[in-house]
Amino acid sequence: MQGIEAVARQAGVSVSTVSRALREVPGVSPATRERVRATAAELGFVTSISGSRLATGRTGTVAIVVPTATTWFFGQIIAGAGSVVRAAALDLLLFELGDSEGRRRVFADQRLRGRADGVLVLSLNPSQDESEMLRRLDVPVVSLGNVIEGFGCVRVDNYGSAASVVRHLINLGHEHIGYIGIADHAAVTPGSRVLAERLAGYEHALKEAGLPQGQALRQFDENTADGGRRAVTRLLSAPVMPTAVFIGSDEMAFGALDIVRSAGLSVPEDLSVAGFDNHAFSDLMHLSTVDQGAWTQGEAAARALLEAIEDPQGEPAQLVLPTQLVLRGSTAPPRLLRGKPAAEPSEKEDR
Amino acid sequence: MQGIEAVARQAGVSVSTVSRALREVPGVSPATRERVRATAAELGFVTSISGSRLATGRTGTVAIVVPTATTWFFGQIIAGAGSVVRAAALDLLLFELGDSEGRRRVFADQRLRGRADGVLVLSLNPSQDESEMLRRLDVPVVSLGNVIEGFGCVRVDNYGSAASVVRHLINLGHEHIGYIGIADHAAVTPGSRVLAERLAGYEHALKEAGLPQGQALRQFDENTADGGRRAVTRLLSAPVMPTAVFIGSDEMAFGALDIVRSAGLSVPEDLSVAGFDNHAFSDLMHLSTVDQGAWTQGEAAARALLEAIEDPQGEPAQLVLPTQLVLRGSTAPPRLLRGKPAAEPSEKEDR
DNA sequence: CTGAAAGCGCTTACAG
DNA sequence: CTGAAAGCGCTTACAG
Repeated sequence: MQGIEAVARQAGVSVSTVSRALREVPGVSPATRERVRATAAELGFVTSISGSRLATGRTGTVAIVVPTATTWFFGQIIAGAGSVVRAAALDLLLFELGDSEGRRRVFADQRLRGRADGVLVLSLNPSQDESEMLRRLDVPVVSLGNVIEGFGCVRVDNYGSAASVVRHLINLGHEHIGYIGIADHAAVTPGSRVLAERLAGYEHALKEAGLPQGQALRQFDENTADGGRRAVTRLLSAPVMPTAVFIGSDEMAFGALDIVRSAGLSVPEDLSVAGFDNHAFSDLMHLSTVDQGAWTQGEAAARALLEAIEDPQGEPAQLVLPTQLVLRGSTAPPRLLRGKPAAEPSEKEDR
Repeated sequence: MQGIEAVARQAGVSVSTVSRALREVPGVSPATRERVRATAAELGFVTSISGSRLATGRTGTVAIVVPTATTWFFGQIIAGAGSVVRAAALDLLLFELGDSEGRRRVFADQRLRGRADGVLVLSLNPSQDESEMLRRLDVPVVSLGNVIEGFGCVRVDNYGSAASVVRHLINLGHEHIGYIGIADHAAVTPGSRVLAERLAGYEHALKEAGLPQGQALRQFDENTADGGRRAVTRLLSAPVMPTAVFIGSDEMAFGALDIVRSAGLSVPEDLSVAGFDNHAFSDLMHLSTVDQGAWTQGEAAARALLEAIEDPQGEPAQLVLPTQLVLRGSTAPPRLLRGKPAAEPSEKEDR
């Protein structure tokens, strides 16, 4: 005899009463509740989570599905979402997709089934089958980044934010503006809408200003400093070298800055560089960028998920959070226009 | 009727047989196993994890306890450990301690109890009570970083690694060498042995070379770029300004580099800077540092934990993994000695 | 190799 | 407010 039964015997009540007394449920006299709690504490009894999960059908757990835990952005999201989940006294189950094999396993083996009361998916662009599997989980799902039919979604306006960065470069007087994008990581985000929209925003801003576009001005690579290095190297060998470049992530931008400088060019004199994320180090790299509030997005997504868990019948949340253009030293007028005052309005620009 | 019973009925066998057939257990004829599997697939049946947990007492889950998910180091560890855990088809439960309140909750409320078959604790220096609680969990525990009585441990030789960096600076001819350490984060690592040993290694190297020490040469701050900025600012106002500084983490070192340069000083001419971690960006920051193989430590710790789960009676693993001094452009002889060849042996130095 | 039954540790109508 | 009993969905001796 141990567990809840031991407590019951010792406190002189039934198992049902112990169960009620130890939770927030009403229907137990204060005196009994107190006595049971004291007994439980004395015996060092803690309700077995497995038993209670089976009985209630609730896991008290939220699952978060991430491409990888190693990028700054996902670390922020995990921490932001985690803080909300912990505050609600829920557990956080972390699923890293990793490569395509890992992704396959999580979905095909239904590793999420029965393990969580809700699922948060980050930067996931699910296939038909994968969407279907998420739906069959029969728990609320919130997507961070990509809109997924039928699920809640928290995101930023990638199209508008990208256009806004590029307009900033255009306003400075740049006419040849390159784009370095995060390559569709086949394993994790094939056909990511987020990435497509960032590119579309860039295209739109150039088009509305009547500026030249071209494949040579666009490079894609993996979302790391090394990816940025490779991409900018290719970009700098374009027939007409751009005087400015918008880069899809700050981590890539850091690598790009390094290469540009090693090539004997200076930033922003020879090349203006703007990133996306407002990484913790962007400040010290003096990188102009878009703050997309990673931590806040993580919090908001977790909150939306908890609400959906509480009220499964409610409409799935659809949130578009604001971003902010953060201007630093890496962007300036092109050399030819140096001295001429730029047409820049303010230091920070909300959108 | 649904769940395992539906499969049993449909396949014309008992529930016990379904249970056996769907797992790796022997004692089922191949034909039956095949039929049951086919039926299960047809019905889209997946074994309920809650039921099987209660019946077996196994959670199929590993818990990882981290101070925070936002630093590069912990992200690497989480990912490295996660890859091993996933390969073993186990789930990963993430507990972020956050502040002292969060830490209290995890331990006092016994949030770990019954939730995992093993626990991995990162950079944790537990109090007596906390150790006791971990022990009472009655599952194997592996500590990454700090040695904890009775538990497995994976770590690096912080003392030796720190001494080795400082000797490198001494060999370059430096005589005034500062130390910037990670401040004991009261919430998370009070009295961390790891940090104490890094400092002790620094002290030892100075002592054996007969070089001056002093409180003014030591600064401590939080483990972020901003912490590094503040600490180096204080250091540079010491009565005798050091010509070199060893910094307890690369993230702090990045902040320090920024401040030093903004102060009009150059690295390494006016100040040599060495870090600790070999952060993904250390390369592009040209930072000399100690590669402590974060990812590998995470993998090794997870592997040790899985072994302990398989064989709870075995001796807890005690692993000390090698580190490597990585020399880059941020360290050089002091200005006075410029030109004079340094007494450096090789570019990389194992220990 | 297969099945009936007990049991894992809780929660929750139901009855009092 | 309290208790006896059924049930959550599996696994596993035990018997055949």
